[in-house]
Amino acid sequence: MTSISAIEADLRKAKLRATRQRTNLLSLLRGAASPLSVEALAAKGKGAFDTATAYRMLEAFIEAGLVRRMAVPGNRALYEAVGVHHHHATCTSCGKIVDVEACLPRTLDERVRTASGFARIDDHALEFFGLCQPCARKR
Amino acid sequence: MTSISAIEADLRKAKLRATRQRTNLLSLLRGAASPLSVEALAAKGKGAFDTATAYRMLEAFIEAGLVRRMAVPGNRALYEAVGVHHHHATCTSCGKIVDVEACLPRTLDERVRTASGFARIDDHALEFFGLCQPCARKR
DNA sequence: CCATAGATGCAAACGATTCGCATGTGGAAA
DNA sequence: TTTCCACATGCGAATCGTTTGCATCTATGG
Repeated sequence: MTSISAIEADLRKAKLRATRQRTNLLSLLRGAASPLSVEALAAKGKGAFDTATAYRMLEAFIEAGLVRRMAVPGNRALYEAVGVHHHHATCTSCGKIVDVEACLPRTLDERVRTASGFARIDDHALEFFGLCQPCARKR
Repeated sequence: MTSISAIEADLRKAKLRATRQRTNLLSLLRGAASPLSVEALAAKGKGAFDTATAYRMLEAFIEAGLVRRMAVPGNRALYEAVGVHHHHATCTSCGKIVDVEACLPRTLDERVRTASGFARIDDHALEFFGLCQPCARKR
């Protein structure tokens, strides 16, 4: 549970004004168990902020490195607070997304750098696809 | 270079009618060096198929496992033919995408399966972010 | 406490993707 | 080969997530 003042401090550290809406939004994201869409955030926020503003806030958060955006083909984008570097497993049947703490062996980024001809590899995203237990049982 | 008849055979094998548009579209995807948007496909196809139809064809291809879709936040989705299992490196400056042949150590899928509580992990997607040489030089 | 750069809310605009429907066509069956 | 029809296509209009313009607020440095 992140305190409001801690969130405000993080916002100011990122050179972002600590408005009620921003504090609220970032708090929701940090408390979320899985990535959320703007629609879901608006629902949880119960009218505390405008959707258009939410998009603007999220853009600012991403710019500041506080939040990460995940695109979902043909659907709403999902947002999650940047905390520990982690990845996701998505159930291909029900769409559920769970966090995965597993990560790449450190050597892989470097191998990819030379193989791709890139100058730097700064980050990576890793997603797993499969079936969650409940969906697997239904088959 | 995949021959037209081979593509038609693949379509039929996937229980899809081998129409001129489908053959054309799949051929474009297989010949592409990097993932393409529907807009890019339409441009390459030079009016050989309608965009709305392209989306329907791509949906069918994905369903049939012939094509993979990649979302790009705030931009058009990108599509690529499923061939060898491979991944991508994206330049965060110019957006260029290059193929990467590196892959996960086989053990990771299994570790993720137990860690995530999923019944099965069938696939994974791995993306690297960094700077390509030309963009790195411009800094 | 004031002034103001930056944030917000609302509504309208936008652009990618999807849908409805009339027409065209691949391919199994005769 | 010819026929027939389930399925595919093209076109336009509709949809829906996201962005933008603008008038109004407000956080924050002085």
